[in-house]
Amino acid sequence: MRNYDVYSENCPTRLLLDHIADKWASLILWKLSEGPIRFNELRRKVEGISTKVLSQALKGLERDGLISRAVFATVPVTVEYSITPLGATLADKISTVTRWAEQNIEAVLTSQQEYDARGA
Amino acid sequence: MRNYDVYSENCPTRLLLDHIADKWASLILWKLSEGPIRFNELRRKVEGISTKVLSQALKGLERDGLISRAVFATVPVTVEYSITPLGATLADKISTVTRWAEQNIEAVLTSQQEYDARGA
DNA sequence: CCTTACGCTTTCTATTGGAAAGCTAGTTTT
DNA sequence: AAAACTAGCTTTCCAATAGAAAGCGTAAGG
Repeated sequence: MRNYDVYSENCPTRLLLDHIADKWASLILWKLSEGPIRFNELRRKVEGISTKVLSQALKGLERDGLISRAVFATVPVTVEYSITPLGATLADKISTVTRWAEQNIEAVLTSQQEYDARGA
Repeated sequence: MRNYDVYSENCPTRLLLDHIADKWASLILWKLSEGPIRFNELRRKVEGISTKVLSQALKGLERDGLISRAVFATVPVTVEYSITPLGATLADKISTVTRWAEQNIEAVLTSQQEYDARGA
């Protein structure tokens, strides 16, 4: 392993960070770490995501080897997304960030109010 | 603390996640966790960031109470950014994600090559 | 004087994000 | 038997954003 550095502009880790340090990717990976899930099921759980964005995000995560896609010839067709072992190790780290958001939102909201009051 | 949930479209945690699950925010917070740093110094360390984007990102992080800004009346003026105690707790979680990227980039690159080969 | 430095802001354009509609195919509702 | 709904997307379109580039004000250094 050579000296990869996310602070270097042309390091491949920078592109990877751009994929994973992302709101939708975080939500998708965390949800998939609970178990396999179908496209529209996932779409309903991740409120507010459009089909286009979900589709693109899933493709990207699959390309990075973080999730896998399985097609079942049912009627209508069933497509199931699962997390890979590699993806699971990342979901673990990412979940601490999303949980941090839920745990510290009130402190952040207070800070925002103070900031806005100062600037007004 | 009420039931905050990042998967709910209108939950404030969703907006917060949008701020912190971000490439630039991650890099800035992690760098600031090493100690206070000036604007242009930070700009040089975080390769590839433009002044506009850096400026916007710093404002957002300050508003969220994750970093603080100190102005010194030198000539030319010195502006120093530091991480807050709240921000430090987040930087800790985020750093595990960026380090994950550096540690697993090779597995990801391999996966990408395989994916592209299958699709070609 | 012309360049450099600091810490931005402003302007501009190319890319992207997301809403909405379309699509194929089958199954339930009215 | 026609309408509407299901699944899993893709395509189209417009608005918002990302980022490159230039500007700005002040002052020190060559």
